[in-house]
Amino acid sequence: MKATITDVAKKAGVSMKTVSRVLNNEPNVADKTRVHVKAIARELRYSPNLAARGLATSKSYLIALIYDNPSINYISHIQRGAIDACREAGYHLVVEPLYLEKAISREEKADAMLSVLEKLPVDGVILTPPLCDSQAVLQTLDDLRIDCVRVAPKKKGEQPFVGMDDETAAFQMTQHLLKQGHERIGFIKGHVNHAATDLRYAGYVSAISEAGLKVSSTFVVQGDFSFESGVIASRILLELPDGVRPTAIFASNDDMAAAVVSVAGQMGFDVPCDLSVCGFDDTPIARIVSPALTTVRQPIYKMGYQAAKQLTQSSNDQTQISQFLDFEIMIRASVSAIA
Amino acid sequence: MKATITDVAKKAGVSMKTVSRVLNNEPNVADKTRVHVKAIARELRYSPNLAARGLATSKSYLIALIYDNPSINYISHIQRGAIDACREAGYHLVVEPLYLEKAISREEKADAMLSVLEKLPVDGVILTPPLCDSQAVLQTLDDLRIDCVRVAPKKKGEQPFVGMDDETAAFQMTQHLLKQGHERIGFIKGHVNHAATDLRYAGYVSAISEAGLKVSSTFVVQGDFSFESGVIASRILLELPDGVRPTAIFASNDDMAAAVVSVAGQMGFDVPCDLSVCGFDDTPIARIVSPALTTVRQPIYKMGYQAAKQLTQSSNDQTQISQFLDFEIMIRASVSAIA
DNA sequence: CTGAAAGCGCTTACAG
DNA sequence: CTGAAAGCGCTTACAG
Repeated sequence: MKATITDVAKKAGVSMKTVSRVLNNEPNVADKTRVHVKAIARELRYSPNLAARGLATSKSYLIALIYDNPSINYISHIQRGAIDACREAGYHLVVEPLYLEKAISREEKADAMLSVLEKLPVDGVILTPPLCDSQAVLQTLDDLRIDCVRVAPKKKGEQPFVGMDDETAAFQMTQHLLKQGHERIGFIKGHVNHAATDLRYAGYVSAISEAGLKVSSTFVVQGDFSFESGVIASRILLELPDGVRPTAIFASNDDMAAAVVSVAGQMGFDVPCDLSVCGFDDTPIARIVSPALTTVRQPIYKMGYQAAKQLTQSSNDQTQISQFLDFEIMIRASVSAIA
Repeated sequence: MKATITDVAKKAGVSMKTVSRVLNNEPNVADKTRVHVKAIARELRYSPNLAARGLATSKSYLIALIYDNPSINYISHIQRGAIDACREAGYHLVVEPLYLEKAISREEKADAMLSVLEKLPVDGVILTPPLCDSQAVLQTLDDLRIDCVRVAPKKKGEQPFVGMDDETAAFQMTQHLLKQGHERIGFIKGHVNHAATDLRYAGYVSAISEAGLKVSSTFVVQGDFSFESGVIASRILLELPDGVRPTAIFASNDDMAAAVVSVAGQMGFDVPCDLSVCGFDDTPIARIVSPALTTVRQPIYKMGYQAAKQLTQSSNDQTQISQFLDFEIMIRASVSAIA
């Protein structure tokens, strides 16, 4: 049978309470006692019963990762980071997808959130886009008094968040293209509901403007982050006549950039000789496409890690409430200088 | 404050025990009482405290998905299926990666397993390849008396499993190629440690043999499921001289098949006119590659779903212990008939 | 068909 | 620095 705290107490010749103090690193225990109890605990392979502890403290040592319809690559990395942080703190991660596609109203969103959280008492919640921007969801969490950390939210609000500076990243990437001599730079926007869409576009716009060029609406096409939308968008851009056609296309994510490469190939344009292409995210597809994509590496794993980290230490040391993490421009073969 | 079972009992004018019976669908409650209690419970938005229930029953209502170093696509679908099944049964899924890369010895594997499970009392465990084939891991679970279901294990053993018939799928896919008139069919094998590798190869071999052809070792190249290994393997195959070179290549997964398409393009072969290509798994990459890949769709989501389903109903109705789920041959543009 | 008592394994005040 | 008591919110026998 699994050892209980009573077993440890008996064998160590102290009270249950003393064992509890040692195990929770509470003060007021003689060093000698502490060492002794620890030894016995290890010997008995004792580990506290989470249910019992949870009942007594009304903590669950569980963090929930809640998301709605995310990209698999994105969520996997967030999840992995969150799990690692949880493990370091003795917490565990439960994953709770919300199926919100059809639930447009505030009430429906709040309700879906409620029904998940009512059943599962978690100590904290990690929210990814677009959920992290839903007032209804945030309100529900607040009513329930459950801490949350938002990942890459649209607006900085009261709740803490971790994110990256999408605008600056897009700015730098556009500058990289400009430095290679490109002046006609196409841009494919992301999904209209996504926070990142506007920020990345803003970065593109300011780099173009700062270079003394003007942003031409012919060069900006709406996409929705899907490969298919990238196909349509790149056709629009590449069917422009010679001398007007962009010499470079900056897609708001890698899937759409992969589509640009594919369509360019079909239309007889060589990448990067005839057309430079870059993406955003640095997902695995960036390396599978040939030529490999120049893209922005997001600190996705780290965002998940930091979000969970913050939740597991919470109240005690509120070192950093919100933070932007570093990104990295990955230079690969899909961009070249203008001849 | 959150309502407790006592609140419900008081308001309904019955004992705690009666409420408990109603909530757990136990017999021996008057219909009238049952209806009344349910109404009150709903009114109070009551939901049981999992920690308390767990302490009393020594059940946690938690299922763990434990894996080591899997493909992101694979594990995401397993996970999603498992979560859906858990939700239907009032369970929750905790995800626990094991970092076993360096832990070669049986003891290390067992230890890693132990240290996760000691801290987290779960009611069941889902094991994916290659973990599900580790005797050390299975033994540890058995010692701890934790139920487990294996996903796509190498050998049918005592523990229940869900899987698909890789051999038959590869057999049918090879037959499809043969029917298109191909006789020189290359095969790229998967990672040596993976259960599926041998099975898929076996299916290829028997289809070739059944067609009265002989399996040529020149046509069989070792890969490891990675895109890179596919690049190397396909070069070997495609550098064979005219008249000897395969007219079709069957790669053991989609990543390697994507590599074949990419290398073929670079070497000036048109897919599917000069070379037919097919993969296995039907991951998203199968549709992104152009031409889209003919491949085998694995019931990955369903495997996760069934595995969790089995764990959440366990003891009571042991309807099916182990089962093979259906696969599907997805016909797309990467295969054509020999002219 | 219903209920009062005891207990699951911890922790939180409270004493000493 | 240490411990005895009470309680967290449920369920499992056991009575009736």
